[in-house]
Amino acid sequence: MEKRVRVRFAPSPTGGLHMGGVRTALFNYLFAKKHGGDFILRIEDTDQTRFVDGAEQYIIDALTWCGIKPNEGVGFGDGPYAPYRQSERKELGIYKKYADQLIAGGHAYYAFDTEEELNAMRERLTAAKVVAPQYNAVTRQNMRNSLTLSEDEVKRLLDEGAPHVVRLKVPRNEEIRFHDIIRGWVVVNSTQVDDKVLLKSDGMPTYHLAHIVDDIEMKISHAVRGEEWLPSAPAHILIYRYLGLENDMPKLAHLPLILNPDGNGKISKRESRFPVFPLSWSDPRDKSSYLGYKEAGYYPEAFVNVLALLGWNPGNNEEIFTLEQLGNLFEFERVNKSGAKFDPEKAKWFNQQYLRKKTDEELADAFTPILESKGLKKDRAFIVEFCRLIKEKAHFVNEFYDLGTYFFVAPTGYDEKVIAKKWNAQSKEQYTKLRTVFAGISAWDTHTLHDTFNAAQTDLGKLDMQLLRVLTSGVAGGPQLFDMLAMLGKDEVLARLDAALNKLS
RNA sequence: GGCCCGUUCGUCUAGGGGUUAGGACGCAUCCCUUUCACGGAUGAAACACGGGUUCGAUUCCCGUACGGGCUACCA
Repeated sequence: MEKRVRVRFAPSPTGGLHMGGVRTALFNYLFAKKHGGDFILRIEDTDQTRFVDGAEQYIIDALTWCGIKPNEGVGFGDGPYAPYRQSERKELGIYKKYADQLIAGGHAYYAFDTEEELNAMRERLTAAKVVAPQYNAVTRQNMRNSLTLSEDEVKRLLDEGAPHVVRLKVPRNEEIRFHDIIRGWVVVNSTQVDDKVLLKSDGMPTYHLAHIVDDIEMKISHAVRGEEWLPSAPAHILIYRYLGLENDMPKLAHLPLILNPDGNGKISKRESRFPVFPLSWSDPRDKSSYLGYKEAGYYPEAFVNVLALLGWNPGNNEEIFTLEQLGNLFEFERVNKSGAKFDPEKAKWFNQQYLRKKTDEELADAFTPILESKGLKKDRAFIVEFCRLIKEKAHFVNEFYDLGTYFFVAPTGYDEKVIAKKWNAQSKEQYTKLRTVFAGISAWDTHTLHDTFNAAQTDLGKLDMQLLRVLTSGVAGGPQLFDMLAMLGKDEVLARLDAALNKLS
């Protein structure tokens, strides 16, 4: 019988969760949805030196904003396997229990080496032209551990409380095979695997031990994580095996990485061309701060949609999906093996698609605070109409104001290219007359304006729409001209024409 | 350096032993439009290279190159 699908996202609270992490969370979430399983948030805070205040809450907030909600775990209501924070689980002694089991079985050992001794070992090996210095089956014979020290000495050191770690005893030369859902069979020789530290000298487990213990105890069915974990997977296989849990271990899936657009490595937070964090993040350690997708104006639906299509595709040509649709479609079979460069331009396009789905009322709700922050006020109908006109040109609501400033503030300058090209000796007289014609209009609406404009040309000669646009808005582009003039109102348009005609000669 | 993973238009990708190698973003052109945009149409643009296997390889295998990851008492 197939195990119930239970997957987890297990970040460490060492900083803001970036988009790569969110994507990993998303794929876990979607897989759980697809199979009616559980999605768990576990906090892997075993490194006390890297703990960052606020990071855990950030992770919770970021997932919440994205709509990627765990149904079990830290911040989302603990489930039957609480606690979900490894630092708390450590207090329960569960990691030590498994470590002791490994030691008892002869698959792990105590190591008393100091940092200096470890460095000396690495230097010695480097000097001896060893390409990859590591604590392994060969080098451990020259180190201070329970394999080289006498039993009495080890007991004495332990009783004294001498600082020590527990290391995995990796066999000398053994082929380790494992199956990855995305990559198929992977084979690694154990000589490539070092004697990983399982329990640190502060008593905390390392990731290697902790995630295995937790995945087993929490009945995780699939371990889905980034490709950066692939090289340590063989060590993990060994741990499961020595614990007698190889048949109970979760299936493995290593996701391709999200790469920088220019093709230089994993996406990094030091990137200025686009946000890398879902929400703005301020690092309390170095006071650096980063703009988030939310604050940059992205809709969470768009952000999630972008992420879903980075490394996965539905198998057809569709690209716009809700979270729910994704949850019905997602499969690891359709996840790529190769890393995907993130394309900020396409991300904007996705947001535009979602922007266009919004009603003018919704856009007005979002735009009103922006307008007010500029110290400007307009009535609701004006704002709704403005949104209707301007949205076709925008990717984000936060572009609305810059795109249509002239709806709120009279222009002070006039597009020089258009003026140079279209303003001539007759223009002043011609448009002064047009102003007079407009002044005589009683019904100030789009159709009347358009008809009046067309009719006026019989007497005034050929008029230019773009020139009229520049005279009234200052800029060369914008929404429907007569819609715009209608919105602005008769008094405002006449005043603007006066100002323009006065300024241009 | 070593080990692991990967490689289809600039980017995200579909496809897969015999195809005009499909779509999307971006770009260009045209149509619509006396403005602006949307929209529509069209176009330029890819199977990294070399060997095999095969009647036939972009597709399968092996090398090479290139890219990425890992190489901590970090995750």
